[in-house]
Amino acid sequence: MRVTIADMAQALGLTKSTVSRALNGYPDISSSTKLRVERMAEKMNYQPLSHAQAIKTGRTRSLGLVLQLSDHDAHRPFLAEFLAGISAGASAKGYTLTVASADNHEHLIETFRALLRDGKADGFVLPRVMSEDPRVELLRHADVPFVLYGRIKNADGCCWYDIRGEDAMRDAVLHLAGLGHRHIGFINGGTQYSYADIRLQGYMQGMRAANLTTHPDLISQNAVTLQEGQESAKQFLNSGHPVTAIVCATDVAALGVYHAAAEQGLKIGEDLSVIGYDGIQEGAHVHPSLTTFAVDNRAAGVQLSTLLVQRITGEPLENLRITAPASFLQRGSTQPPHHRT
Amino acid sequence: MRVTIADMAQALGLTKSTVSRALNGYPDISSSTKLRVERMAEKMNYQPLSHAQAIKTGRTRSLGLVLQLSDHDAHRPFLAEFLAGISAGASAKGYTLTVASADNHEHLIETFRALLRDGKADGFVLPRVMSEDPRVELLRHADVPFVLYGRIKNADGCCWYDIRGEDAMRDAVLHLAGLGHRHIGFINGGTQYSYADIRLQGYMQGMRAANLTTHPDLISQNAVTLQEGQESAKQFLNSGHPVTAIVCATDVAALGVYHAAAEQGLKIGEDLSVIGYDGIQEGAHVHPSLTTFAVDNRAAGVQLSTLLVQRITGEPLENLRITAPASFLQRGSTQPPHHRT
DNA sequence: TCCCTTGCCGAAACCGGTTTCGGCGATCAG
DNA sequence: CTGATCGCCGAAACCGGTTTCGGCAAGGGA
Repeated sequence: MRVTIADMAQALGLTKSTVSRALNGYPDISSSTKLRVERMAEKMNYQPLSHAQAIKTGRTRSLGLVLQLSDHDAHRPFLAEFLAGISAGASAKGYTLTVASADNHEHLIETFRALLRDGKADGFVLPRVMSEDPRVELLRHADVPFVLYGRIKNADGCCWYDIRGEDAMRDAVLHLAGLGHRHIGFINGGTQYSYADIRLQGYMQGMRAANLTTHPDLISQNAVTLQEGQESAKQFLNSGHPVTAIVCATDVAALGVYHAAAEQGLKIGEDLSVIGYDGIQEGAHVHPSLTTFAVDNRAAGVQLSTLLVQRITGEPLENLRITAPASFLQRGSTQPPHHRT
Repeated sequence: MRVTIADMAQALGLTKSTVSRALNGYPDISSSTKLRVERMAEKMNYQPLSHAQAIKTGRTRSLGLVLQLSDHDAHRPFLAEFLAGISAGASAKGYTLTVASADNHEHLIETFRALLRDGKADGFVLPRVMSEDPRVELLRHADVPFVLYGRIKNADGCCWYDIRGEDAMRDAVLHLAGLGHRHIGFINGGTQYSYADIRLQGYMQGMRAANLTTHPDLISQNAVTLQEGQESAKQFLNSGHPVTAIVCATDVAALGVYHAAAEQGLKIGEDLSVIGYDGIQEGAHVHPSLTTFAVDNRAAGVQLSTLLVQRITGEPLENLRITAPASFLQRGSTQPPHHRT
């Protein structure tokens, strides 16, 4: 049987109310009895039943995550790690994770509403943030805590954890420039996502810092699949510009560059350098292996759930905006131009 | 504001207790008032608060899923689809999904216990069933509903949904035999999983049905990674036996066979035929594309959550054991032996 | 000494449901 | 006509917590 608050009260010779207030940090409890109660809770392994608390407090110590099936392909590579991180971080704080899914756009916010109405989640983790994100609008307006995996322009009510993709893209350019490349293209990801603009800015910044000129023909947007990355690279190579290196906002696009190079008889690394971003496993298995910036999605999940719990428990927003660097993996796909090793 | 049972009672001129019993199918409610209550619930969009119910009934209308981090690599390919299916099936029945994770073996059953103790889940979905599964032991002993993705020898208290891997392996052999292959090897997956024995039996059955002889040197166990698949294939090719085709219990092992073939200068399809199982995306992108048996993990998730809800609501076990066939994808990796197309 | 704070805790209401118990009116058998 | 049965519903206790309110004793100021 569970040990209830009544058991605690009896064992301590107190009433339920005193025990409850002691554990919840009310000021009208003497520090001595507070300590006594806490010790007893430890000893009896007492943990209040979250459902029972929820009916009065409205909070159930559970974090919500709503997956969008429409882009489940996009989820696939990182979902397992990410989920593991979130649930690990949540359970470390005594929270559980509630996962739901929505198959289309209308169903999405309906799913959020349903979870909120039934008190299934005290707050939400929002992966794959978009520049104009209906989830953010909804939750901000409903005054429900949430935390972003990604950053957003209008930061009202937002806290986040994010990898500094702009730094990665900048460093990618500088790495290539350091190798001697002067004509460096950029294949960006989906512009509806907030990361796209950020990474583009990083590329531009890197090009400026390296005193290189950018050209619209060597900047491509919205490559979210391997095929689209391949197509973008193909256009670069056929544009008449002497491109010798390509920075990609995603690894899948970078793998597309491999295919485009193969089509044209170019050898990755020797004839065309490529840098990706994400650190997906396939990048380690292609030949030559893909130079990239790896993202630790498990760590991101841990951070996000921790932040969300802090947000729920009333921590001020300003302390809850964290960014971290990606880790550079120098591998075979980046070499000096027109040289053979 | 939420509409509570008190609102319902007032609107109907009844008491809370009558409303509650009417909605829960108690026999001492006249069919007329029962109908009236149901209509009103529909009209007012009343849904009892699961947390409030839980404190008396102990059930919270939520399904549990515990991920094992130790084999998160194994989860990766199918987790997104699977999760989407489970949550879709659950929400269709008015249930939510609670996800937790455990990093090691002891922590695993501890996680189950914690979820149960706090009433976070009314039952569990168990993916990747093992022949001797501690989760099954625990839940069976605790008399908690659960459902397996996979089958198990000791079926006491077990219901399941599973793909008939034995049929797939048998058909794989028959397909190859039909093409003219007579020396067919088998690379099995992890023997701790319950599927391994099942698929091995399917292979054996197919070989018998095709009047082919098996040889221990052409049967390998425990290949769960690409590298292990590669190693197994290498041993087959160096065994002195004239193997012309290999059936694999998993696609990743099959991709390993590609590597082994490349090492030896053999062309997949022409010199060595391969069949996989799972239907992972990479199989469609390799050259030649991998003939395989595709598994719909999203559908599996839907089925499993539906079954689990039925189990929780008292459906007898016998009705809750379902299997389905994998779908054969004939692609480029299976061709007649010693022929060129 | 008296009164008024203040600190600390118990009593009881409450949250939104479920479930037991008992009672009322109608029906039916005798 | 009476007494027992049955169908149907209300009253109230209960589940495991939280929160409001009030009271008692100790301490401080006048």
